[in-house]
Amino acid sequence: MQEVFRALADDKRRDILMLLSDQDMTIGDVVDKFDITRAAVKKHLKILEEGKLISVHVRGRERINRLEPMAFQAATEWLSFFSQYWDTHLNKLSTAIENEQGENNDKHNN
Amino acid sequence: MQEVFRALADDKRRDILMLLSDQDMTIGDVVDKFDITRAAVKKHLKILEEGKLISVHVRGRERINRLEPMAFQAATEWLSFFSQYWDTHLNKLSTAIENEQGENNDKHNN
DNA sequence: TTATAATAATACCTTTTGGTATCATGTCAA
DNA sequence: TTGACATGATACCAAAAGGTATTATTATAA
Repeated sequence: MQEVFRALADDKRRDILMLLSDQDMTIGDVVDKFDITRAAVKKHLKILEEGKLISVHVRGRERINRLEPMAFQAATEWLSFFSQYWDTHLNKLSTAIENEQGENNDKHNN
Repeated sequence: MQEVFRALADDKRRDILMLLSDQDMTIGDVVDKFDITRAAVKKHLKILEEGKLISVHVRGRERINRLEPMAFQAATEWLSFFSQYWDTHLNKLSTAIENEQGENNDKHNN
């Protein structure tokens, strides 16, 4: 989990993920899209790999980097807790309103 | 966007968010839950605030930290691109299979 | 087989991060 | 008003992050 969010925490790495969503790429392909050195790109790809957001497939002397879309689910699920939280609190609010109305009705009935 | 993912990239900060999902808390409340100093907690809260994941409400000499669940949507939406990507590729795959079958049928018809 | 292309590995540098300790400020309550 | 409490603000430190440059490997193609 930590590795996933760490991998997502950098602008360039998120850009790389967008690139890879279009097509698999070698390190060289990725380097051409940025103004940083091959070594820097390599480090980013390593961090993405540690977060399992990409997989690497060696083909001869090339290294194909491929998106692993399923890995994003870990992050999505963690975040979904908070949208659920939001729903829950909306429900609490509407329940509170209903109870308030119920109490008022009771008062009327007394 | 960067600020949101940056805020989510630390274990303790994600823990703090979970705490705040249960109830609003002062800095002191949060400090009691961890083994780090008040100043360190303050820094984490500042980063969470910069990501707009929490809001701060001053009440006398206290500082109430409150979760802002809507802010999580920014991250969720970014991630949703990749689940969509996954769907798209599944569709491509099934379309390819259908086409393959179509071609086979043509061959049979010839 | 040998030069070259693609990548790996290492050392090094600067900035950011996560943390501490210390001192200053503002607010409540007696 | 004055002491204690909650927080704010600095200064400082070690480690991690993001980057460069340089030096190996390894694999392909002539």
